[in-house]
Amino acid sequence: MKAQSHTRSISRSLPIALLRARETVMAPVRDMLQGIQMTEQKWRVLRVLDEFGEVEQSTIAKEACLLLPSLTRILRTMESEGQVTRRQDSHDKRRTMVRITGEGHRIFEENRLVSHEIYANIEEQMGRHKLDRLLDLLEELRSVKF
Amino acid sequence: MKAQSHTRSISRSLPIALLRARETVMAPVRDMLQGIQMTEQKWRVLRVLDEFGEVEQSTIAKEACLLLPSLTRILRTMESEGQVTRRQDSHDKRRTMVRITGEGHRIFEENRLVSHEIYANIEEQMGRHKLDRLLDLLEELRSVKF
DNA sequence: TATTGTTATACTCTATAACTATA
DNA sequence: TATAGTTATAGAGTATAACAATA
Repeated sequence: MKAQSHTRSISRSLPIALLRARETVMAPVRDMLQGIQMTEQKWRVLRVLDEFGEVEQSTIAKEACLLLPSLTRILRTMESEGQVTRRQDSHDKRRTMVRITGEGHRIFEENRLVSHEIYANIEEQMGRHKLDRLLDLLEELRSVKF
Repeated sequence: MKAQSHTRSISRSLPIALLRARETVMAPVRDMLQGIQMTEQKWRVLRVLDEFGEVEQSTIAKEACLLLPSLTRILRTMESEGQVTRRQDSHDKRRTMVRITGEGHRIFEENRLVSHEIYANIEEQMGRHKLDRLLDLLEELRSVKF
């Protein structure tokens, strides 16, 4: 017997639907990342740096959905692996500016094709319109005030 | 200068858009969970149990997006906290059947109102149609084959 | 005083392999 | 042989507070 409840079915729970959808999309990305010994978080950092050029850490944290203490550790590792460089900002010495290196860029370029193929695959099966609509709705959801 | 790349803008990256949207929705839920000393994962388990009644662990793992080894540990804690009970299935003795207790149900009921308000809030700001559409698209995304 | 970032700490989840018991 | 679940272990992220340096 099903529990008597007015709770929305779990498949219509927004947090869970978002989590499951992400698991689906990330599965092939994770296979790729495993092959190059990179975590999801590092990959997000590379992606932000590739797009933004040189940025301060707070921006990376916000864009890549990471907390600053996590980012500190992640960037330390990535710096030791030669994927990023860091320098103190000359105007505001509190700021650390981070930049992707040639090696970091090479890793990103060699593997973003995989992301692209995954995206193309989804577009082919769902249609470009629906995918754009989904991204629009996700963006709109972020602007909801609580 | 913006990096020269044909990579889709990070705000249009599906995995990141899903992650950010989830962070937005989960923020108020996390506040609620923190007040009752419950992790997101435990909350998902409660939600599955409330909806499904007595189920085997593999089902919980699938529905709540958890790996079995994580679930083993989580259920052990929840059992010691009196939120769930476990028993061996009499027909197939490999299976462990899990059920929510009165206490677990009470915790769930006392707090799901918060989830409901969050949902109502989103519905009010985005509109019911858009929210339904979003859930439909997320569900459709899950059926994409890679 | 507020902000940027680091360090320290405790907790938790993730991921995998090896294992037990049962089918 | 395959499946359900447990245990062990390594690795990593999360969350918070306290702190240093700078604005």
